[in-house]
Amino acid sequence: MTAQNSSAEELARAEAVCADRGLALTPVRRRVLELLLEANAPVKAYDLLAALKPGGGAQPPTVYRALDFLTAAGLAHRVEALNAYTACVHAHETGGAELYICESCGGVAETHVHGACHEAPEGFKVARSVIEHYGKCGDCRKAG
Amino acid sequence: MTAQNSSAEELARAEAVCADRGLALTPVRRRVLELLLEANAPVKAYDLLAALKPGGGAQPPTVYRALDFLTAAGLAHRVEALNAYTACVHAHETGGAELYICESCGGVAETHVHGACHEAPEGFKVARSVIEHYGKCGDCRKAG
DNA sequence: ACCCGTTATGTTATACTATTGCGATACTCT
DNA sequence: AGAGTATCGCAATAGTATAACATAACGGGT
Repeated sequence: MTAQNSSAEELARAEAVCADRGLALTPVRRRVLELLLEANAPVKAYDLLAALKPGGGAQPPTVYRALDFLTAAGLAHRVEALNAYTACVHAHETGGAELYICESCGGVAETHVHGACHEAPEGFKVARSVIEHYGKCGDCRKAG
Repeated sequence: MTAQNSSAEELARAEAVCADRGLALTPVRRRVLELLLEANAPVKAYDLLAALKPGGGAQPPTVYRALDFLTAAGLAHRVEALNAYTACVHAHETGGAELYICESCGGVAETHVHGACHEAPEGFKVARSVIEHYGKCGDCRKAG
């Protein structure tokens, strides 16, 4: 689904974004983001943990803290219905992503929310939205 | 937020819906639905479990199976971002709900998805959507 | 150089959420 | 009655996430 667009390039962009905003993209955080970028599907926290192990025994809090940082920085999203995480290629401010997740190949496409179309109940003020669509992407539908 | 609209009435409606469709609303399932209806906020599986205990020691699978049944029947929804469950007052077919969850009082309002406004990527066929909005409801905003 | 506040990490243990697998029971259909 | 299906009870375990506390690393003020 996604064309594995150069994760090195994305990583550099993330670095720049963090520098701009005075955020510290430390080695652990950077490594986690790298893993997310290399994957072409959402990754589970414990899979990240396992991938981190080889160079020093990481514990769960390590990876969850890195994920908290990345999601807060808008560099990653949590996929709520999968308990998984995916890199965000738009580096937008947190909150506005809408995800299309292919259940065949696992690929994720991201668009931005056009809030206009959601009719909130009278007086309700939306702070944050979780929008995830599950289905089958074009490629997988062609492939059968 | 929600006016605790007679859960007994809703329960009766659920019974009718199940009868119509040849689904068995067994005692366990009925009791779980009742608990969901009585709550005015999403309920966690283990809280349901605890509430079920008094009349016979229920185990996790019991409650998860009941929840699976109810969600499949469209009588309840899973709130993905909270790992919690809420009764569905519309008894519509599964899949089309859009939730507004107040982070102050926990209340949930439900609307239906107007699919038209979601711009899927080229060729992507959406099978199921998770749409949850978090914020503050009108009542809580007034109350401070 | 020293102290101190802040931020990030390491470490251990534990809490919370969910599923698997198997056996017992009950109901329906023939 | 016997076969088949659906539900439930039960025990064990898998998977996800956080709490709580200790340590390290950096930067600024004195």
